[in-house]
Amino acid sequence: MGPSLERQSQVERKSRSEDALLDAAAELIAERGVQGASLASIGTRAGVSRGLPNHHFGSKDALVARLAQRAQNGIGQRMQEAQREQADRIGDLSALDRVLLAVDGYLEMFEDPTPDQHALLVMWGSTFPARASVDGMADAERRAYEGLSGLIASGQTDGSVRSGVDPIATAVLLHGLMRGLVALRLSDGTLADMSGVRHACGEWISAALAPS
Amino acid sequence: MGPSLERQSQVERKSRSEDALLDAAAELIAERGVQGASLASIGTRAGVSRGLPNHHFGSKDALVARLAQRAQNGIGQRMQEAQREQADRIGDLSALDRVLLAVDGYLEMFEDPTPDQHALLVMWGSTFPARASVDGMADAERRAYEGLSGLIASGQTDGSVRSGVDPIATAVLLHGLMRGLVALRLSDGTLADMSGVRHACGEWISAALAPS
Amino acid sequence: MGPSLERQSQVERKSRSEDALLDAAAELIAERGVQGASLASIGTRAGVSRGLPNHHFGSKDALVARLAQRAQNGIGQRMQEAQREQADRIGDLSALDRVLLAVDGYLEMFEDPTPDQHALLVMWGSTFPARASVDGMADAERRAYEGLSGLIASGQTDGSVRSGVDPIATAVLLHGLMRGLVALRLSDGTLADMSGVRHACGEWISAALAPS
Amino acid sequence: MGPSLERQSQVERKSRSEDALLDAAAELIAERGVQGASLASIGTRAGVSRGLPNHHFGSKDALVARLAQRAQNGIGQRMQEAQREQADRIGDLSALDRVLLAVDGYLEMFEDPTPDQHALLVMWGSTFPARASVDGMADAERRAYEGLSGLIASGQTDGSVRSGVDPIATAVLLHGLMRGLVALRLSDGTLADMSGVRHACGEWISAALAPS
DNA sequence: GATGAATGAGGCTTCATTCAT
DNA sequence: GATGAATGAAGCCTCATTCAT
Repeated sequence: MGPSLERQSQVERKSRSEDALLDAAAELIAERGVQGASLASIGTRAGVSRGLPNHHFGSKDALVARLAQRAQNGIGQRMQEAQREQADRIGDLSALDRVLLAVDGYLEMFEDPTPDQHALLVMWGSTFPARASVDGMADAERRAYEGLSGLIASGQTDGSVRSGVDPIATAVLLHGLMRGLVALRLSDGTLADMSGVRHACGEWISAALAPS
Repeated sequence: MGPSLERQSQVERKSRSEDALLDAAAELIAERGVQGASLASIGTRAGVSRGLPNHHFGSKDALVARLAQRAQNGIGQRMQEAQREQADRIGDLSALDRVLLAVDGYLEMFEDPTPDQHALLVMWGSTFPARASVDGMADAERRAYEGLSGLIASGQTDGSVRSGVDPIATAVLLHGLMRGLVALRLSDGTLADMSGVRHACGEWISAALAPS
Repeated sequence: MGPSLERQSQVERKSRSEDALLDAAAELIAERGVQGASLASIGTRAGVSRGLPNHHFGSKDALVARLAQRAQNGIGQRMQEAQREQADRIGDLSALDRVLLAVDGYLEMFEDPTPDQHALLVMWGSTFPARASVDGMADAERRAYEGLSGLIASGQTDGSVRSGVDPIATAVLLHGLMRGLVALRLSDGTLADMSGVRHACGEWISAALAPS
Repeated sequence: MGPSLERQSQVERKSRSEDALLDAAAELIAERGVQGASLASIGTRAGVSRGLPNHHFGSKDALVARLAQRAQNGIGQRMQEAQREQADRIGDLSALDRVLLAVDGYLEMFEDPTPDQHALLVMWGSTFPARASVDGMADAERRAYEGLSGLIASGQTDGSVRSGVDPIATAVLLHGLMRGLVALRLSDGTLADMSGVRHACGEWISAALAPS
């Protein structure tokens, strides 16, 4: 009853607002793009006042950066869970298996992306202009293919990946492939069936990386 | 002779204006994105009045669509020339060689893209939101991987491509790979050296498509 | 009558707009202060759109600076005319006479100030905070008491001003006196009758500056 | 003793809060002007919550009025002390001496004004617009030059001031002179040296008021 | 055909104030 | 008494578009 509960309640209220605002922002950015999603529309869709988004995050850039962070964490967690799950089912996974799983999991995830996931891709697309950037995006990109390159290097240790390949170049290639495919899927509504593409992806990666 | 010459001159003048406007638009879209490039700034950079872009194209959307068309035609022509050039030097090219050449040429082109090429990628990025589109973009996308899938199918006829692969899925995969890699390069300034990646690309494609 | 007339007319139209906007700005700044006069209210009072003030001047600061310049020029011209007029009536004026005339003319002007004059004083008041400034104001201030100090120095040459006084300190003192009195008059509506004060001013200046 | 002490402590705490808030307000108003000093910034600089300024004073206007009152009281007290001090050192002061002391003391005070003093001048500047006012400001102004005019009248009784001068007009003139000079000093950073001006002030006043 | 003045909607942000805790 | 989350009005500015020249 004293300050502790009050504080608790205030914090909870703030946190609930924040989540609602980020949910609304993700939806609107996925629908209309970063610039098309106005702070006012975000507030309205979140069911709060039009001034709250700015009051809460201080600026639109900060809100977008915060959403990017949340979406990236979400994807990271989901992919780690997938790895754990698969490991539980099949036992130990080779590094190559984990690469295959990561790529296929990523492609599957974007068959029917959550607003956060879709919004993250939209944010990526908005960084193509030379002077544009979304705070925290570049770091996350780098972390992503550093993870991949580490996986490939460890595959060369455990013998599941051919020793001749360059881990960094391969990681960039894989990252570009994943990003390009999901973006293509989103930008072209006629690409309904991606299962054949996902299958081909697996074969390509195996052919390129598995020891001959 | 008067009217005809005048007419001629008018048409030429109009065309020169149009090119200057599209050049300016390409630069500004490459720098600041589609929304960030205002019609007034395009007119100013083209060295004409602020009102001319709208007057000439009727609307911003029309200008952007016209630029997308020009940029795509430019890329198409450049890649056909590259194919002809290579054919002149080496003699007949197998279909697989032409696929390899197309992919590598595309990646090389974006090592130092012209404003048109950069702008085209920026426009592609702006189509990721669900409700967004750039007129004429979707068609061009489809044409691009229909070309690739035709090439692959003909490779299966001439024997340079393994018969088991699915031409369409493969074309989508290649298209996504190309787009993803060049976009990654533009959105991440730290990816300075792509030559290793281009090399790896060639190897992957050969490994995946060449008859075993 | 082709381009020349058109251009003429455009220029005239622009100039009329500009005058109307500055008139409205002067009224509103005199009424509500620099911050209280919004660009929208200025547009509305000028009988044009709410967006025109910004479109025309580029920013509020630029509009305010432009008004300050116009108001200062206006006061300068009016005081020069007064000097000429008096010279025509009375013949040659000594430098001391011209100082007396300048001070009394300034005080009289603010008995019933035009919007420009009132607005200029309001702008001066808004420069009292440490970090505030109105573009072009500081320069004009300096010119004002440089003019006074030159007048005093020339009075020491023609013998109408005692040789012992410091021209610069005296100019600052006079400038402060003028500004302070008119500001006091505007900030305190109960100071209805300033004629006694103006009379006293003349006596003070004579007593302080005339040769004993 | 419990309740009394608690009450005492509450009152003291409240008073300390109030002083801290007014200190912060004075600083911020001196820096940024009345409108530029937001309630939130005042709370933050005072080291309390952003909501306290409004909670404590009820409104921004009330806070500003309270600060104006405190600053004026402070100046009044300081000048009375100066008068007492001087009287102790020199013995009896003539009324003219006290006028001279008041003016010079005021000018000296603003050579390096405290936040309260600077803020008070800023508030005065914000009353120049026709519809603007700071509560309590006009009254204090009047008290100030009523004090001066009383002093001058008593100088006419004790013989230190010439009998021909109009006490009220003279008080207004002196008040305008003081205000104008210190405002000029604050609004123009280049007026570094005011000692010559202060000296000239003394001479002017003596020349104008002392019996011939 | 071309110019650029004018419009007005809409965006981001700031801020005094209200209110639940 | 004190906190700070939330509101909503208002400000400045940008910009596609319209229109008179």
